[in-house]
Amino acid sequence: MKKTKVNGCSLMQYLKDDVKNSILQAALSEFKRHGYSNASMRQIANSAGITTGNIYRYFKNKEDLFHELIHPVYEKFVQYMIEIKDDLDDNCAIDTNNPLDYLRKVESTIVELFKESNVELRILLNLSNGSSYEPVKQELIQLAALILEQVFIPGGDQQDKAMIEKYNLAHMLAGTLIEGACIILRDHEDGETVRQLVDELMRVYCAGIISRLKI
Amino acid sequence: MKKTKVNGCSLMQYLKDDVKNSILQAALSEFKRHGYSNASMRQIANSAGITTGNIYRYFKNKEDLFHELIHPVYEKFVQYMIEIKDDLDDNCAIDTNNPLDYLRKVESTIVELFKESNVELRILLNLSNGSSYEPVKQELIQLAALILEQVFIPGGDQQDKAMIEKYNLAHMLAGTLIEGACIILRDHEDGETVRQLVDELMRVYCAGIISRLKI
Amino acid sequence: MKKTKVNGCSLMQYLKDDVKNSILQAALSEFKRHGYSNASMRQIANSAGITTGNIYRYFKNKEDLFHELIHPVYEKFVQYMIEIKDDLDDNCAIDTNNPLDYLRKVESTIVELFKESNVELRILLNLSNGSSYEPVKQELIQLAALILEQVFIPGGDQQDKAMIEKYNLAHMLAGTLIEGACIILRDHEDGETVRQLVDELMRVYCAGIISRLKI
Amino acid sequence: MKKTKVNGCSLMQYLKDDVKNSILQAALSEFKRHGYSNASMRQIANSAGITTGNIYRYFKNKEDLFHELIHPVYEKFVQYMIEIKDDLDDNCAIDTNNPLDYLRKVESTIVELFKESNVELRILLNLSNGSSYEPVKQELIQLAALILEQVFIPGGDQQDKAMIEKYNLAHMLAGTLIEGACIILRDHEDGETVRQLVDELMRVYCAGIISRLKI
DNA sequence: CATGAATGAGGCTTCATTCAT
DNA sequence: GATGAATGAAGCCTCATTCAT
Repeated sequence: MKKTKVNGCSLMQYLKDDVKNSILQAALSEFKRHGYSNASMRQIANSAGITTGNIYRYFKNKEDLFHELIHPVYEKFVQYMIEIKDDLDDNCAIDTNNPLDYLRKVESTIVELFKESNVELRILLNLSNGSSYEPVKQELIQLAALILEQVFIPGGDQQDKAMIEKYNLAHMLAGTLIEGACIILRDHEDGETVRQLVDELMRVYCAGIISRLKI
Repeated sequence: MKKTKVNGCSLMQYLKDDVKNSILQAALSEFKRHGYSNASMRQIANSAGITTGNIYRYFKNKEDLFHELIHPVYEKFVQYMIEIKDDLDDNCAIDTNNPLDYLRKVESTIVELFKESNVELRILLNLSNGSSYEPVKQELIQLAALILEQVFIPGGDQQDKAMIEKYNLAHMLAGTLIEGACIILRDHEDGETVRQLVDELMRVYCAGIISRLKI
Repeated sequence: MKKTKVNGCSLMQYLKDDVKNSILQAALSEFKRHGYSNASMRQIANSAGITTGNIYRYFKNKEDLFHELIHPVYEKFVQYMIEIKDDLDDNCAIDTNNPLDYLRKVESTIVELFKESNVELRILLNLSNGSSYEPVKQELIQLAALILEQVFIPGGDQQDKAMIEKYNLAHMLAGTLIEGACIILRDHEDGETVRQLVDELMRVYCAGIISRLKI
Repeated sequence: MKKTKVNGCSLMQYLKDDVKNSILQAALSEFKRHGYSNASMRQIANSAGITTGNIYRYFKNKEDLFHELIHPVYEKFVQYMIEIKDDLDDNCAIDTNNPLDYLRKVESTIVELFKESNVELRILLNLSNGSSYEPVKQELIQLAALILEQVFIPGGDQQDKAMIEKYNLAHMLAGTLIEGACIILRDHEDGETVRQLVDELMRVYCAGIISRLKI
């Protein structure tokens, strides 16, 4: 890996990117297999075909490597959820007769992300123990719950007790939805199967929720 | 070889139990926070207010400590699930028009266990990685999936592709159901709220599943 | 184990001796099985039917317990060897035509000790690693070598080189003799077999030595 | 993955070998002093002038370090012993009038090994307790005993009791012979002296054994 | 006297991280 | 830029010894 400059354009950059990418790829595989805290930097270096110490020229430390791998997906995920929520805020209320329509919009964003970044999401949601992303899952569930709250408590004009119950319900369903997604991601790698099962999961939830709302 | 005094007041006894309990309590907290394999015996000892070596007077090793904490709940849980399944086998088929009736029976057994052993169940199901209980969650989901398969594939007389899809669906829903229960347990300690939310969760699932079956 | 005094004669003494003896007996077995440094005080206490801490009322520490067990045999052994040597000094020279006669005297002392204190001797010679008796084996070999030197270098009136060679020979044979005894002790517990094999060992050595002296 | 420079002078190589050798040397000394199971990795590291963890860059674990130290000698030793035995089997019977001739052949092989690998052999034979080499000494003594049995029980046509006695005698003498060799090795480093003493040892044994056979 | 719970130092081993080369 | 040897703290666990009871 020799330094060569051609026309003032450093080829190094390309080489460095190569190395960095192979580290990231090796890290992805290692984190997926063993989780954050049980992943071995040495193993990552071996898989990437470089030496242990060299990782630290590209990443400050294990946490930084994890961050660089997971952060983009995390940001996208949060952004999508916020967009969904904002969308919902603008439309003020969901069409409770057909929430499936609404949720189907979710597919075009989140499910895409699921299909694209399957592994990163699994790591983020289920294998980030010991890292600074450990509490993220809860945050995402909070966010999902905010969305569902709008379904159950459209006006917020209810009595306290009923409201708390619906608040709890929204949180619980948000959690199960996200866990459901995690399970799908864990058990299936094929994009189409993932899409299909997410579709089913949402269908079941929507039907259930609609039925629930009619009470 | 416990010191027991005639008048029923043995100080030693209390002290030893105290220590054992504080270890168990500290371990519960540590396992809950970091999972089995990332839990630190040193940290458990510190939390319990004793030295590391002293833990080993009460438990043979880390696995044994985990076992003593988790095993009772595990046994009860498996037993309940088997009873439920046997019950279903005897009745041959579920009343698809009213599966809620059936599922409501589940409440009287499993939900009780959930209410009693909140944290232990969460550890068993989500944080036992690296221990001998690691495969338990999958086994339980298999068991739950078997039950759901009876709902979706009553005769088993379907084309292969459709069957695989329904098989996947059963597994996914089984997983989300169990995760849903875990989430409820994590977020709520009040028995009545837990019961109510499990009820809701089942209602949603049943409604969703019924709606799904009509397709 | 209650303190009872009868006619001013403390029964305690007897009881204490009982305990002390059971410790010694248990220790003998443990040291024999695992050697000094791998022996476990806890195991000794268990075998003796008492508690760990109680050992320390009878023996200052592990080394002291070992000492009290091994020292008598050690002293006797050394004493016998010195007696043998003194005997040899007095008689000025061994009857080289019949050294077996002389060595047979050894039987009546040392072999008796071997037969009586089989286990202690094995521990002293082969299993004292880590204790203060570790170098004893070499000392005993030195002593035995002194005796053999008198056989090979009766007058000490030899040329330097030949003398050094005979000195080495004496040491080597002393060492092998003692090791031979250890091996016999390790492999046989039956007193008669031990006596017989020691006899054979000496016969072989004497024949060999006599033959050697004729050169 | 060793750095090697074209001009044959790689500083790294030297350094690494230096460290590995100093570990091996420190380990040799520690094992010799305390035996396998009581040897301390920390002490070995200290003696080698490195940190404890660094040993594990060179050796997988304690057993591996021991193995790398002892295995070569073990293999050679076993091979020689088998060759000797095969040789004896081919010649069907030993010339009992002159077994010294036969044993002298042994010198040209085993004694060489003894002279080369003094300490390693002593560790292998006397200080391997707790390692996978623990049973080796007994195996070697068995092998040596087999050879001696051919001397004492040529036809195997004896009465039971006499045979058992001779069997015991063969084992005892085999053990003492091997121990004798160990002792010589421990006390002398000079090759010529070792050769001479082994010669003496064998002479004594042969004379003794011949004399014994005449009974 | 006896108990046995507790300590503390040490056992082997792993691993993220640093640094001289 | 890259190397990989070295560090040091932490992992689980054992055990002789002490001490409050």
